[in-house]
Amino acid sequence: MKIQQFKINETGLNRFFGSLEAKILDILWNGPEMSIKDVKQKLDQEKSTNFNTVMTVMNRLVDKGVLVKRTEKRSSMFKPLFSKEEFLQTQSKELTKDLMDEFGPLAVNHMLDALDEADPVLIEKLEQKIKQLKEK
Amino acid sequence: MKIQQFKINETGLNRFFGSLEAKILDILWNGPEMSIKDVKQKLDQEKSTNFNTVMTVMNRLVDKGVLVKRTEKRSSMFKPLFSKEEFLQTQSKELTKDLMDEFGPLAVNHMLDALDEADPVLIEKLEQKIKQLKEK
DNA sequence: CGTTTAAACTACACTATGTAGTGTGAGGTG
DNA sequence: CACCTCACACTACATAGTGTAGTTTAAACG
Repeated sequence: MKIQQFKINETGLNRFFGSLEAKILDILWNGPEMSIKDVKQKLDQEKSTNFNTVMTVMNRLVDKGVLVKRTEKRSSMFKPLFSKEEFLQTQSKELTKDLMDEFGPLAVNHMLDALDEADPVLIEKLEQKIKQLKEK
Repeated sequence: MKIQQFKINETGLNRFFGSLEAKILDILWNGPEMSIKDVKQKLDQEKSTNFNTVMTVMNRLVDKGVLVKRTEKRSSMFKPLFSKEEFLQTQSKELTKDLMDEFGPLAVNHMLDALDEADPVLIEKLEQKIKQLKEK
């Protein structure tokens, strides 16, 4: 799977996926392997959703390599190919790299600004890192 | 104007705009106010492009608030509403902020990794910043 | 006037996403 | 065995963004 876009006006998983895709993924990440019906029932708690709609989107996620499908006798079971943590790890790394490649000093400066309100622990980490870099 | 997407598999302006949009913007950012014809001629140096295609895309950029159009007697003149520097400044800031908001410590850690290969000047800047933060 | 040409209007293609109708087939039950 | 249910497959349509380009309109200039 290769994520294509990072959406600026969204938050969380909606930055990487469509709205329904994101909801479905979140359900699968916060539960066991599920059938389409299972997922639909979860979705219905918030808003009634057509079975076929859920199926189509889930199958597309399989095509994209986000979900894996295991076909049982009567109902297929779906689960994510990777954990939410792995996903966020991968994406944040990719995006950070892209940002550095694309903007370099600009990005670092903005990061510094952002650090004004950041966790002191992060600042400590940064300090350590700089020491380490200077020793080279 | 509000950029919606940051494309991961592209580079430069193509991360924010369509391919033709990006080419046109780049031309307008590296030259004076131009007519559609002027832009088309520039584009033709690389690849012949239909006049109407150029016009449509340029007008869409006006609609989006990226270009401004000044209608003359026979031909309208176009120029960007902001400079490339301003644009990159804004976008890198927005993206950095989003990255920090979305990933927090993860993003900082990745940034630190990226710093391994970074300009020593950046590292120096970082060090200054950290000193400053610690004094608070 | 008529010719040229820029601009407007309109349209179609392609992709991604959300939505949903119809068809099909496997299994259980009377 | 016939039938019915239900999960899945197949297909289709809508919307939005982008690239492309044909047709029509209108303005300037010889």
